[in-house]
Amino acid sequence: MNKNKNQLPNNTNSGSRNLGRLIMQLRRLERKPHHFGTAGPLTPSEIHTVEAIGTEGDVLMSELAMRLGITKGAVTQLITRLEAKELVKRSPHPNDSRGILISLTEKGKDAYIAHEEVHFQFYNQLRLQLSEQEIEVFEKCIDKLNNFLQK
Amino acid sequence: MNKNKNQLPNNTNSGSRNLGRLIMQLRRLERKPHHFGTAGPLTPSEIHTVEAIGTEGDVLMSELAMRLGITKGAVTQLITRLEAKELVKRSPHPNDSRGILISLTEKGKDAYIAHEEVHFQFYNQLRLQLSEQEIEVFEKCIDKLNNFLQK
DNA sequence: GCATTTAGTTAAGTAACTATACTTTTTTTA
DNA sequence: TAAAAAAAGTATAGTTACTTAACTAAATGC
Repeated sequence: MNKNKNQLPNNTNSGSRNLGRLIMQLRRLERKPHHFGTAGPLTPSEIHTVEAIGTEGDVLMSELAMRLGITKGAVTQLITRLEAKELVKRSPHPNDSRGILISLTEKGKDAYIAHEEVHFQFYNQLRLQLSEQEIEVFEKCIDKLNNFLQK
Repeated sequence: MNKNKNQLPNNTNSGSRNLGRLIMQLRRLERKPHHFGTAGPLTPSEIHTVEAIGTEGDVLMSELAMRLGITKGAVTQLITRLEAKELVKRSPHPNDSRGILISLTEKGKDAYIAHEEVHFQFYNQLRLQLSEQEIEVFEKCIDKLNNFLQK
């Protein structure tokens, strides 16, 4: 009845299982702090926040909350921590005195670039083991996956 | 100098960026509890633990810690919680009285199967949007990715 | 037969949140 | 235009999911 997976070849579910394994690996990685550039060790949340601000900067707290998919309260805590580490700075919004604009300091930009570099190197290593067409297909799949998870 | 990414075509880094987006989506998903089968709401850690035990069961606590990539202490806490929810049960190891074997109860197996079904349905939806060759390439990529992250 | 290793537990501490209540502005609307 | 509603950010207490370190008890290794 609801065991329709048994009507398909045996290996059909192995992809699903590997995807599960990937999720577990990411869970593990997303737990320990790492060094990026001249900044000390940054927790995953911290570096993701730096990434979400970006080198162009001037992002509202609420915009940041939306980008990171967390509450405003969580963003306040993160930014306070990152400000203490001198990776970001708060500045008043010129037109709306409720708003606060966040941007990266030089040290923050340095961490941002170092993090981008890690991503880039990682992806390059993957690229070495795959053909150009395969990479293309992979990126298409990642994109589809992203659209799915949007919901 | 270290901005070698600029020597490559513009879209070279978009894959890396999409992979980053995927990680953010997973972070978000891996935070809120969901229902699986007849069990009440289960946190991501809880259902991952159920998954790691599997329907065959009789897994040592330490083996579980290794599978989940967490410490023994964390496993003790998880299993205590899952035992209270009646999804797993502890039994003494027949030969080694230090060891404790964990297995799923009927309710636990039910949650396991419901979770597998979610994975399966999800993967099937992805399959609908891709050709068979594309799926094959995708799985190969996921596998490479897994091997990378192993370190 | 004692030292070491291995299995598991306990307790305290941390990171990363959420929920809720609050203040201060801005916007809406009646 | 005054009052109500909405929006931006903060503060605080609580939760989840861990880790670390110290512990007990049983097994293994000379």
